[in-house]
Amino acid sequence: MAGTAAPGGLGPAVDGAAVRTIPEATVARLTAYLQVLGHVGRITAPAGAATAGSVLAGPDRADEIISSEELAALAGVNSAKLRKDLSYLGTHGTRGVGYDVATLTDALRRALGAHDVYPVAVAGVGHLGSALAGYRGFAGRGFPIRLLLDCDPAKIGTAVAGLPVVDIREAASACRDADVAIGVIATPEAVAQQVADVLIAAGIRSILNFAPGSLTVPEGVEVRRVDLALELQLLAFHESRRERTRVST
Amino acid sequence: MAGTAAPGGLGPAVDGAAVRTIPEATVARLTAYLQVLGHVGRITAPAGAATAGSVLAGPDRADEIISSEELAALAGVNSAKLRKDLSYLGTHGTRGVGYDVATLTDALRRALGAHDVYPVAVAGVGHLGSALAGYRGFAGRGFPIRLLLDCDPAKIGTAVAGLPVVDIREAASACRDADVAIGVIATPEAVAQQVADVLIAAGIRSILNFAPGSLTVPEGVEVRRVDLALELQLLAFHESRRERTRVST
DNA sequence: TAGATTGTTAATCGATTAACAATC
DNA sequence: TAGATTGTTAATCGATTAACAATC
Repeated sequence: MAGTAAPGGLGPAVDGAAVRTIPEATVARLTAYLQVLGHVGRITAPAGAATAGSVLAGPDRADEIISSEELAALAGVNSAKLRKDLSYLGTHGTRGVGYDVATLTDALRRALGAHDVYPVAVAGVGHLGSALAGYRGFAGRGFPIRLLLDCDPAKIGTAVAGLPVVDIREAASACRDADVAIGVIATPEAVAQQVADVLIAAGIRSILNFAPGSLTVPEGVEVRRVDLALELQLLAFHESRRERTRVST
Repeated sequence: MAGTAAPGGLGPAVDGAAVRTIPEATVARLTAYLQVLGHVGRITAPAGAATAGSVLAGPDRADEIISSEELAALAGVNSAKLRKDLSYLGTHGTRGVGYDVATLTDALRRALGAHDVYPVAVAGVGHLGSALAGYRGFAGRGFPIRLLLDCDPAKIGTAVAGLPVVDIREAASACRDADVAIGVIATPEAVAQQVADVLIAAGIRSILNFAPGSLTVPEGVEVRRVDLALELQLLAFHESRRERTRVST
């Protein structure tokens, strides 16, 4: 709420840095573009996208160019939307030519903060927490899981997937020591709010919540929720609508 | 795309059944209302919401009434939005009074197809797949996990969380036998598309995809994607923006 | 009847898309 | 210069919200 820029207006370009108000939906798509660009860089012309002159040229990544039309197709969006999205980052393409893959990749990384590392703490070492702990691949993307938190004496002190399980009552010091930036809540619903309070007290301002129900957090704390039951329910809705449509026809 | 009703128009009220075009965002909120109503039913007046005369009346659920204002507050949305959302289901409230909790709950369940059971198959018995298999609580909501699918000979034939791991090459018959309605993809990105193709060939039309990257599916197949890396990246974006804002001030 | 609250219309807001001038 | 493609403006679309007539 606080400090929201005027509707439609891009925030002031402070100091040249891209501190603008980028719509949430746009940010989500920007990360998708970044992912797609990664694939483009690796294999030249991956799926049907004919890049001129690259058939025999080898991996000449330095001056590889992609048009908004091509990139949009790969990401599955409208090219106008893609150009609009990229325009929030400033000007990074060349009219009449397209976007330099390396330059654009870097601009996206910079804008999204993907150059930096954001250590993660996972609270709740149950099925899901353990699965997250064992999941390779987050670390490579800048999200190393550094810490597991739980309140179960039987788990505290043990190691899960090579990570120490720390008493959640020591969250503050442990998070400070591990320089944790993001907290993941993988506990039962009943304790999710308490755990959130603890994480916030430990200085964490970004939370990914897998527990059902919504969390109450102070302003300035960002919460994203992943609700598996909700996703299933949305699929169920479509199933049931299909069913009803079929029957009534 | 096919069969989309005119913008703004509610689809024809076929046969009295609620076969209307409900916006996706509305459907998501309807499930949230249903969840919140569940809590209201269990404990009368849970958190600060003073329900008249219920202090000593006991659990007289039969004629419990809730206003759009109250329910909206509990669900964390605007009351106008709530009424608009509910209006897609038809008329279920009483002007000047409010909504009967039991009636509204039932209407929501009916509209969302939450009365029915949607058996689930999980493809990919890695960390995440095993965690899902071991997760109690889906079954109670109408989503029993009936089947695990994998292609690893070391896993096929074993049981994980009491569920048999079946060769994915037998997906078609296994899904038919278990009456699977929803397929969950918890495999690495590299094989996600192949697995989706197999599930679709097995007759599954609703897919929850945990693998990064987007799936190509025929029309009529509904895919929802849960991208943990994306969620972390969105949190990272906010972290980095905070950082930059702080530095530049 | 007077008070209250729904269901719905109309106004607002924001996001998507089409179109095109700028410009490589 | 002619052709191509960006960056941006204006038009469209859909979703949110405010306001109020209907009505219990």
